[in-house]
Amino acid sequence: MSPVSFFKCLADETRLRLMLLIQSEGELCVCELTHALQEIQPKISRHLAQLRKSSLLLDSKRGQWVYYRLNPALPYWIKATLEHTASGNEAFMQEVRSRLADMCARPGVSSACCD
Amino acid sequence: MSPVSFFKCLADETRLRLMLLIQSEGELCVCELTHALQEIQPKISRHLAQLRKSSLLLDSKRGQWVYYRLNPALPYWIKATLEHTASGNEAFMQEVRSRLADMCARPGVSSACCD
DNA sequence: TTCATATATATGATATTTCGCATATACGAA
DNA sequence: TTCGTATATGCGAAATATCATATATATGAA
Repeated sequence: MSPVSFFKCLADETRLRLMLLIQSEGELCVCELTHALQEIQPKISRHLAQLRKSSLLLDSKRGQWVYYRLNPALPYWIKATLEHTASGNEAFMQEVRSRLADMCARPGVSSACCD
Repeated sequence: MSPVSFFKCLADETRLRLMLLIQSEGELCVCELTHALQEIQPKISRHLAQLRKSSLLLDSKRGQWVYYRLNPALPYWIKATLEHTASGNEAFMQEVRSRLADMCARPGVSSACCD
């Protein structure tokens, strides 16, 4: 993947939040991402599709859910960029992270918040 | 500077080449950048203005020339990203670098190539 | 002063991106 | 089968980015 295409992927707030949240959480399904980012589902899906087509993300379907994770085969300079971006911009992710934690009915995750 | 704005700056081929070339050469004037990238001067100036307004680059005027350099006050995660991008994409910069080396009449640089 | 070079910017046209909405597909439960 | 949930995508509108051309400013030399 060309460096310009990679930076185009990160040059949008929704896509950058998706990448950094997935990077820190390991694997998330579309409904978790939609809830955490507080965006409508088609918007999340369209950005995920772009990240998948650029092979930054891989997807796997399990039941009715589709899970997205970082492509482990990414070149080192891309992984390093994502890591430095995450650790240099903690505040950027804070709200998103807390909304994921507050989510009820995450598939496969027991919620302490809303029983 | 927000991470999204930073990645927008790098999400254009001309601007990325400018950043990486200036990073590796230290300081270059507009006519050197125009020659190295083989683009018309207004295009180079417009992109340099954007990088300057985002405070990724600093400029200094010396005589009739304006020199651009990386802003040394950039946060660590931005510096790290630029360095990893450069070392992970040597081929991307090769042509630009050789055209800079072939340039005659670089201000302040004696050319071995065209006397 | 006049001329040539270096650089910056305004303008309008074109191209690209992003969006919301509507809809289609797939899956599991009943 | 029908229903409800999860996800993907087609479409046209709106917003944004990029470009080439023309022009303006600054500097130094003659």
